[in-house]
Amino acid sequence: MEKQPVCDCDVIHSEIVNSVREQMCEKDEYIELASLFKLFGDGTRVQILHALEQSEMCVCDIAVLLGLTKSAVSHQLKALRLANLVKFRREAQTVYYSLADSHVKEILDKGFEHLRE
Amino acid sequence: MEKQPVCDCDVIHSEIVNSVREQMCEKDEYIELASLFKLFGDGTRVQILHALEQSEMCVCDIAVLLGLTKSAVSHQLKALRLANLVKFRREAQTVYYSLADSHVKEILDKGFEHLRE
DNA sequence: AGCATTATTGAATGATTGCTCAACTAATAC
DNA sequence: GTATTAGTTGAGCAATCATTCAATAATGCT
Repeated sequence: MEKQPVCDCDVIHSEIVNSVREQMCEKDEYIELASLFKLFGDGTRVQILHALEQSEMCVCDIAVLLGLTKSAVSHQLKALRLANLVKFRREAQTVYYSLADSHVKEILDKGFEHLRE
Repeated sequence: MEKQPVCDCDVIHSEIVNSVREQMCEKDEYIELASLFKLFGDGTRVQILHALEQSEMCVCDIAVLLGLTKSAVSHQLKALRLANLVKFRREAQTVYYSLADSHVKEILDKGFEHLRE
């Protein structure tokens, strides 16, 4: 997991490297950011997110819509929940999921935009 | 890779499922979208992209900045190149990389936004 | 030509990940 | 209580992926 810097070459433009280095965030921030985008990096999960953009849905409905098992869907929803991308409410035995906030749609839209250029 | 629909439950709200299904894109589009976001889903690659947001850089400089081998950086740049997220120009032996367009920064920014809420 | 420097590539490997399966919890109905 | 339905969870496995290593291009210099 933790890997120490191993570089096999010398710097060529040290002024540029130094000035860029000043603008960079902490490494942990990039890892967090990557963890967020990783959730958008799976076909099943983006389908779930795009579906929830249309309407709140329960686990069974999502499973039927995507042709997956409840288990598979639930596993993915848990990951999305832990990253605050979706929220849920329980009604009797049924758990309804929906998007947590507008960022999800905005990120998906930016992605679609890039594909359609 | 290709998996056929296997669902272990019945639909609960068929009207919702049907209306959402109409709004959904082709499955391949979601896989493409996921492939795009997958590239943002690695700490090293988001560091590279954020660095290139500050300045055009050559492979060696990126390697020094991030403490990686040229090879590791080059492999990641290739992936980013294939997805049109970065472009490059050659000058003598040196290859300079830069962001392909503004979408990259916009997507990164949306991600940062979500983390800081 | 030969050599140095910058970068790319392919194979191999260890780590991560998505799904399945089985067991389990939560809520309702009888 | 038992049964049923909806959902969650953990282990296990196959597939994917990021890095390393070694070999190879590509350019410039003498």
